[in-house]
Amino acid sequence: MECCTPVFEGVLNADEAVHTADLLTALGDPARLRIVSMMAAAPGGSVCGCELEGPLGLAQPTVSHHLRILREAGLIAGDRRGRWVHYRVVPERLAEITDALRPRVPTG
Amino acid sequence: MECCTPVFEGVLNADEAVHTADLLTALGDPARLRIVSMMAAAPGGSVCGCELEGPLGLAQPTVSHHLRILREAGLIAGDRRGRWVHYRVVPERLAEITDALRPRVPTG
DNA sequence: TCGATGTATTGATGATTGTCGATACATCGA
DNA sequence: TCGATGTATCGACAATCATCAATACATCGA
Repeated sequence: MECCTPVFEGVLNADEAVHTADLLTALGDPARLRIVSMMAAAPGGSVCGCELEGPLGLAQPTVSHHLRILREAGLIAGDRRGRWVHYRVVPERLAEITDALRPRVPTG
Repeated sequence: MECCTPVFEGVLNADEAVHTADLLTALGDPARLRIVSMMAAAPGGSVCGCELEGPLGLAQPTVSHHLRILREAGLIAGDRRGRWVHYRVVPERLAEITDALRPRVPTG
């Protein structure tokens, strides 16, 4: 006995799914969301790594770990200014997430 | 020696961050992304659970596991039609993610 | 009532993750 | 050159996760 509509392939193939899932996973952590939020809200759009440890309440290696994940996902970029590294959001990369989600929302 | 701008609190507090991270984590898996994609692309906007096992290449308990996570996150909803359960995307919940991300993107 | 079929749960397992202490690397001021 | 300070990496550990076989639950047709 058949159920309903015939089997179909999803519009999102396996590779696309892995790519988008990587971005979502990189951002899917409270600490990393707050980091990105801080950067977006910072005057000039960038924040010194040394400012994150305190507000987040995390140890320095942990912050560095999260920054690395965000950096490797391309969601943030950092440039060294002497002793410090200033990080900023990469808007195009963030938009990639919303772009991947928007078409999936049926307006109705 | 001071670094740069004074320490500031991120615009995203801990609770908000956890909430948004939960949504991103629920969606941050290739299988779950494809499931949502299939529902959004399905005629009528809903898909029978029995159709997912094949295209995804996953065992039935695994599919059920992913459906549960998406359901508990409020991203999908399912109603039983006799022997089968039809699932559909909850657009408002998906929009919650894009809404949480959009304001963080500085346009410039 | 009973077998068939779709769905959910349980239990187990290997892999991944978030966290931090210890430590190494990088850069500055003296 | 040397100590101080910001950053990155290493190693370890507990927690979580994705996966599936086995099994239980739910519903239909006969």
